[in-house]
Amino acid sequence: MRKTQAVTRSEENYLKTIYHLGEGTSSPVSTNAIASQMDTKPSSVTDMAKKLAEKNLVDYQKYQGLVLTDLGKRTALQVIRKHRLWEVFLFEKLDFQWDEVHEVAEQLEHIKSEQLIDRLDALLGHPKFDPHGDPIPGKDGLLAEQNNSLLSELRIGQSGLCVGVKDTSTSFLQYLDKNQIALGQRISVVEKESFDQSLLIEIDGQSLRLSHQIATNLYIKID
Amino acid sequence: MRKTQAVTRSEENYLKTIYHLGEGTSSPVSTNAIASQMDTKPSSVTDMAKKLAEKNLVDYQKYQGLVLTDLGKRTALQVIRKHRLWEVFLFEKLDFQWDEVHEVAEQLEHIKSEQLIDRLDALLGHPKFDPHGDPIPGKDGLLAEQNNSLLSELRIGQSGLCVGVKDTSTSFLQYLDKNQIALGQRISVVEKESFDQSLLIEIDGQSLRLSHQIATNLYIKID
DNA sequence: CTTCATTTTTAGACATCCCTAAAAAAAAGA
DNA sequence: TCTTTTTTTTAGGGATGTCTAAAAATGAAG
Repeated sequence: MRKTQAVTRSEENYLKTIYHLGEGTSSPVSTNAIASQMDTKPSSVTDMAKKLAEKNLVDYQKYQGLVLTDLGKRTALQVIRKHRLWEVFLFEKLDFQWDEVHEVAEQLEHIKSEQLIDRLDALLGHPKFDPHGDPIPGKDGLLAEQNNSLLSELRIGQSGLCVGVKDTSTSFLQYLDKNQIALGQRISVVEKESFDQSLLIEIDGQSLRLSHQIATNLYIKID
Repeated sequence: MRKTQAVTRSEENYLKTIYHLGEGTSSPVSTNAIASQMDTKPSSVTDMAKKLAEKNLVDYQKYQGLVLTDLGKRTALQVIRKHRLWEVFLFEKLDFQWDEVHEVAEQLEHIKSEQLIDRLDALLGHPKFDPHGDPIPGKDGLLAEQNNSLLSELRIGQSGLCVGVKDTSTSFLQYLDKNQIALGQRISVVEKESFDQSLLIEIDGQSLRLSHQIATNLYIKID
């Protein structure tokens, strides 16, 4: 029996990307999709695909794209778990802004120590969601179910709690801050403009107009 | 003017080792000393010496050993600062034992974020010493002066506070734990055996015999 | 001051991870 | 179906950081 090899930092980054790109679908993730997501070249992805397949982390057939194996998926989820726990730590304990946590967590997610992450989890009170509202996988690799809707899917008159963001770019998060939209806030849809699909919402007693672009990037939990 | 290049993880480890080996002395650190300390080969050290010299982090002349430049020393001290702050974090916030902190801190010390380390420092209350009693360099790169003696240097009848350990190996730290010797405790020298240089000490109201080996690895602050 | 042992460096190689350029396969369109 | 375009892979190479084996320099001892 071949012993399970150590997973490198680069391999972890590939697994994470493949997981995110493959979320929802069961179809393989293409070489090009991975390359553009990771800002690298398709030929580099092909090289890595062979290494990941060799380590039994992905199923890979030439020209057929990549699919995570069970082992690959478990590994990816543990990296995501670490990333999101560190984000909570930075946000809660070190007063980082929610648009500042991602970059540092990209580094911290690769620290290898089970004891460290278990205790960090405990220090933070076993949080279920990160500062962007994304669910934190458990030690067992399970994700908390979140059956959320996009704000753009709500009908006029419906309301719910803002629980997450789809786009986590700095510019989007800063836009939300500027308009005082934060996780946990109640949002009601007052009006929908059919021309440009913009929304008039009520939040915190204030009326606010949001573009379709914004509304398709906010997750709402309907009561 | 050539821009200062990023320092790699491996380079940081070399700088740290060179700093520790060169502490106190002003003479160059030998290739062999670095190799055996880092558990690598002398030829690898020679390779790295050229890279470090190229980046102006060490002064290096063939066959003459390595000396840190000012830039190299500052860089080494910032890595040591991060290492020791993370050790305090692990010990104080995550309840790690003092013999467990080193290994994880070896990874955490390479995380690159000035904001992170500044805020970690603040969260911990700007500690001056790590869990082993070693001083934590400041942002400015200065070390708190600690004019400590080794326990083996005390005369009979002298006493002082245990403030640090020289050897930080797991086995030594666990020996101390087993004998209930901890930082901050008062130790008095009752008797010195000239035959094997062992000591009879009093600690916490108890008498205890310590070998010379132990006594040369405990730092005492004499009142 | 010359020989011998030790230290240090060079030469050449390998693994990882990335790249460019060109070839091959797959998908799309006429 | 038969091009043409797009995607993907191969081939070859560069940078980093490591190694082994052999050569060169140093320094210690007679």
